[in-house]
Amino acid sequence: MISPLALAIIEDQAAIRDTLHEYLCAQPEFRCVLMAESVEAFLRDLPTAAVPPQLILSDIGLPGLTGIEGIPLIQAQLPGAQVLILSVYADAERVFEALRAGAVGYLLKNTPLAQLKENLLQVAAGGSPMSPGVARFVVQAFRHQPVAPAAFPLETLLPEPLTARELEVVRGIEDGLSYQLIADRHFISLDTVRSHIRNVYRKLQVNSKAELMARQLKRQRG
Amino acid sequence: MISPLALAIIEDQAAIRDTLHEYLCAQPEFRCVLMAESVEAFLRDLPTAAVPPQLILSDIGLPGLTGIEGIPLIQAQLPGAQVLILSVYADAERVFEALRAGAVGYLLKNTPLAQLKENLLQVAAGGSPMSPGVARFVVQAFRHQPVAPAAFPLETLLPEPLTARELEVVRGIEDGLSYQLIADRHFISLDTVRSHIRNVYRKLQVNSKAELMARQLKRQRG
DNA sequence: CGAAAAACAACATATTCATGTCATACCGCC
DNA sequence: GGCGGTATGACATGAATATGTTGTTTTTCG
Repeated sequence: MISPLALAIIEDQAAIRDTLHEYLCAQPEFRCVLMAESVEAFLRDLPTAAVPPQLILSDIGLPGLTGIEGIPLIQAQLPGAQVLILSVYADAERVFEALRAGAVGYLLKNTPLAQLKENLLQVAAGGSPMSPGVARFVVQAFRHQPVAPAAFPLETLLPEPLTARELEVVRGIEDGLSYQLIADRHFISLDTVRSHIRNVYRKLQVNSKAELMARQLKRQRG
Repeated sequence: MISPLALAIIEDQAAIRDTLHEYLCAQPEFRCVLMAESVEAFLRDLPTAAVPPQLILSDIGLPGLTGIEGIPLIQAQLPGAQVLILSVYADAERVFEALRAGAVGYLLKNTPLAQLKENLLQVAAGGSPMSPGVARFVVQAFRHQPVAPAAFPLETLLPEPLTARELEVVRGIEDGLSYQLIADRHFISLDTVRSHIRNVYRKLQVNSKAELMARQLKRQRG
């Protein structure tokens, strides 16, 4: 840690705000540069801050603008800042709104202070901490969305069956990777990839990456 | 904790598998009911398990089916089971695929064992643990999304329209032809084909034949 | 008409790919 | 124990591809 992280807190309840301030600013990792009881107050006082905040811990339920509505406004002023939401609301809709607005994480107010500190550090390190139930909402939003069919057109109708390793290499090609990237993906050498490709080409009777992929394309529609 | 959580592990590297087994099964919270080195082996040995696993910790890079491809198959056999991914891959595309397939969380292999244990318990408690960088990908996928994350258009980012000639050239590529053959097909010079390809690559944001074809493959199934 | 877009083309250079040849190691199996 | 198959890897060479720069001609459209 070269220098402490410039932290700002937006929270309307004085008791909670003070608790957060006392605890977090006692930590050597942070430096509290701004405390506000609303988004409006935050934006108003921003020019007075000694250092522009890098991390902003914000409530949602605030007088005036909500914390969610504030995110784009804050980011317009502080392009590099990251907003972490700290809210009592645990409903999926509000979580999605916050993330769409640009929040980098979403914690519930029952989060222990020690953990809150850890989570703020995670944000600074490029993480996106979310309270357990919140994360589950987010993950579930992905579910049963366009999934590549788990059926394998390749395994069927093959003149000569490919080995597991060969299939992995073929998948790399289908993903549009170069030999080097395929090698990295499977922790084998470039020459080994070449070796497998060679055998695949013989088995499938093709002579280039393009022919191999054209084969797959045809198989998909035909 | 009334009874230990029934845990299964799918990991091809014996050393890692053994480490996970030794550590996790020494914990009173867990009971390892199945260890497998591939999805296929897992499904094969599933009937022999004394208790059906509730939690499944799975690698992605496996011989044969990948861990991602395995999720729907596993859930078909174990409707109540939750699959947590433990992978070396930290790319956004793979994370999204895993979550779409039904994974409840995504951890990187550099996760300390103690934390891994905590994360497994979180899963059982309805959480969705993700390694910091992974969570950030997921959160960013929500950003500036108008409404529900109904469709995740990572490539639906409207491509600049291709001209008629450019489309003809792209079709040639999809047919697996070399530049020279495409040139012959349309009675234009090799350099002209290059010229068109260059523009197509810029418009579609790709840098190789393989990426272009991978895009088409994805478009067809996705 | 005149500007913009598209099509066509050449030249150069760097990277990636296809292919040949060869070698080592492990595994299952008769 | 040897044999075939799979996985791994090195080295080398010519072909194909990617990319930059720079043109001319044709078509499209305000």
